[in-house]
Amino acid sequence: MSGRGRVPSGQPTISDVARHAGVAVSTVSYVLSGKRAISEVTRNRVLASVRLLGYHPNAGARALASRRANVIALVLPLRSGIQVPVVMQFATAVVTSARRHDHDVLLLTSDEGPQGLHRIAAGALVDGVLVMDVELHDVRVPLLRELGRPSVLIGLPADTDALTCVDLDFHRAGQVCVDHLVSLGHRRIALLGAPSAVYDRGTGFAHRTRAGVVEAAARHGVEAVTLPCEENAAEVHARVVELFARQPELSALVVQNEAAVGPVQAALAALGRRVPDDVSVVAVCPDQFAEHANPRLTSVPVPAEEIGRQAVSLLMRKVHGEPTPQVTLLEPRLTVRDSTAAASTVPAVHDGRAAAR
Amino acid sequence: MSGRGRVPSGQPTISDVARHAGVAVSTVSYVLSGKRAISEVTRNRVLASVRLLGYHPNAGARALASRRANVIALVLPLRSGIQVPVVMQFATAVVTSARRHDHDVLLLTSDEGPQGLHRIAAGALVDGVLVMDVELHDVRVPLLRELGRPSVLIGLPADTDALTCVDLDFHRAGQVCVDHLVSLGHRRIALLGAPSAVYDRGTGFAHRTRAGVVEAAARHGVEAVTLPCEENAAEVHARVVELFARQPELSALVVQNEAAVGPVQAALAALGRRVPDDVSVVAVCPDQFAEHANPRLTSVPVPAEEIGRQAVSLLMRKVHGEPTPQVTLLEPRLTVRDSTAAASTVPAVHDGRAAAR
DNA sequence: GGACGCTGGCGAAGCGCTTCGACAAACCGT
DNA sequence: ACGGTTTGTCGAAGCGCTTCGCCAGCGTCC
Repeated sequence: MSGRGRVPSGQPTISDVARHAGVAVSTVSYVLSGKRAISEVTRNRVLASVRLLGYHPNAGARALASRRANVIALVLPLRSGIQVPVVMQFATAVVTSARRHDHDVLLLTSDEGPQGLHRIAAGALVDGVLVMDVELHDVRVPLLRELGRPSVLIGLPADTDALTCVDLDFHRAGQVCVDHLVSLGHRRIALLGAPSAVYDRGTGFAHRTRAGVVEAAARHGVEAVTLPCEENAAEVHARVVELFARQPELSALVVQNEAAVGPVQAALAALGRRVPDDVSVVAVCPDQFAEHANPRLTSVPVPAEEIGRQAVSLLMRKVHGEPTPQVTLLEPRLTVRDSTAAASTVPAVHDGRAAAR
Repeated sequence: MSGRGRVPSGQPTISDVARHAGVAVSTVSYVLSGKRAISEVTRNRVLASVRLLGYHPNAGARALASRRANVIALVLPLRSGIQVPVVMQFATAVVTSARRHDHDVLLLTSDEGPQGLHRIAAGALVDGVLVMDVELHDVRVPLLRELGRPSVLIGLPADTDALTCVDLDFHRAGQVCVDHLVSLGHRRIALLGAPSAVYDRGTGFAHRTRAGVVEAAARHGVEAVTLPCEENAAEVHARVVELFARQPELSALVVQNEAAVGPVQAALAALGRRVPDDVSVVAVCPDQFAEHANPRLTSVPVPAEEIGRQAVSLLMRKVHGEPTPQVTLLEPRLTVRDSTAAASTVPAVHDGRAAAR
């Protein structure tokens, strides 16, 4: 009898390679993993067979035997108020970096919730987990602590104990914006923030930016009002009007809502306020947005690329059992473009024409 | 001697469950998979043990034994000119649908290129592949044909032979836009299209929309000019100016570049053309954009959700060896909002004030 | 020249699961 | 009462890989 006759998969296996190269299976494995010394001549023979047969190790078998899936999970937010392009930048940076560490990326959406995380981790489908858009009091944080798998958070929860977190230092970012505006002579500043839903659910970056703005303003002794802001044009317009109603002598705006930058400019134009002549604008947004706006925006970019890279590299370190810092904050850098200028000594009037200066 | 003493993984295995429930390993497997009849009483005993121990099957072992990874790959585009929010919508729809079929999603970026696909498929990391943003003459198409794994394309290549493709019927979408405008009495229509890079690399949807617009215009005997359009405000402005220069009596615009809709409205406002009084605008863009614009835009939405669902369900069918149609085109539907109105009998003048009507 | 350490390679034991064939026990019709 | 089905369960053989322990051969060093 010819055994039980399951059909062979078609793909060559490691023993095909071993047979073809005239060596033991284990030798092939060691050639491929480099975990033991193999003589030059044998190595080359094996590698030649590998190429000739078009051999690719079976991921399942490898994962089973080595207890390593070589896959990491990326949990992306999918809810309202997220900044889609930034999220995409993160995602691509993560995928690219992961590949550089010979890992693939499994995509999870946060609406699968904690049990999604649990399923993935318990099933050993992934070696580690990267979580984006962490809230200050995120339900997933305790789960991550006891998950038994390495994890890295992008964003800061309130309690970072026993975690590994990476993020832009949004607190500093808020400060940097204000510092820049104050150095240009602005004394009445407003922050047009994230949608209020984002504040409400306690998303760290929004709160931290606001705190940075407020603190820097206080330090400089200038006035700062902050307002959440939804993402549609009408709402933005209303908010801008509201700001000027509250503070007629407003001469500078910090905008941290990338979807709002276009509408903000439109609203200012509609109100007859010129940028930067009458109002200076600093945005916290991807460089691409800032570059394409008109005028080009002075901005503090969110270095999604860099954060993604760091996050992956920290996760890899944890996967390999190395220690990692609890919190890694990236220093913000402000790029001056065309939307900020020295404050005029005489405030603009309201009819849409700048005052004489 | 106590064997070779590899450390146990910590997670309970199927044999822990079997022991706890007092049955054979295979019985547990059959309870979990439902592939053989198991008596009510045994099933319940096993399920109780599963819950009690917190058992989750090991993904690698399962994949190895069953030759099924229960994972599909999603290849996302990451290059210029892609419509980020639409892509995200696809991605989330795909993840959600895949979970409904008990599959997870592995994220690949198209810049890993063909060899990325090959690696994934040959290593049996995934059971099938979903490819987005397919070009008319995509290098990956021949590869997909000979990959030996099921695949579904989102978008149409020139030759769909031996493939499975899903997309919105962009040709019809172009027609529908024109039909709507013509029915409102517009006789001078323009299409503001995708960035020229998108046309250049032969992305199907851009060409198909343009063809639909041109064809419908010809059918109605109305004039239609089409222009590619980059995504930044200045460029959009220039294009809009160019359109009116070419065709001063232009009264309707079809915009199929979601990133351009905001700037288009701004440009029209700057030129003193009111929407919809002087110019009607139809957009091909996600509903969300159309809703949030001011005025709200009449649009043909790209049903990313629906396409993603269809794509996954087709892929699942292929994974299970069932036949699938070569091409699935979704019917576009036009939602009338506030940006289209009957053409005025007297064309608008150029100084920004509408002519008497 | 024998004890010693290296190097390079081999064989075999799993990793945790699925699935096939076997087989008691219960049920059927006659 | 007896062959013939079902029905429910078990045991064992892999799936393709990693890794541990072992050993043959060879140069080294007193």
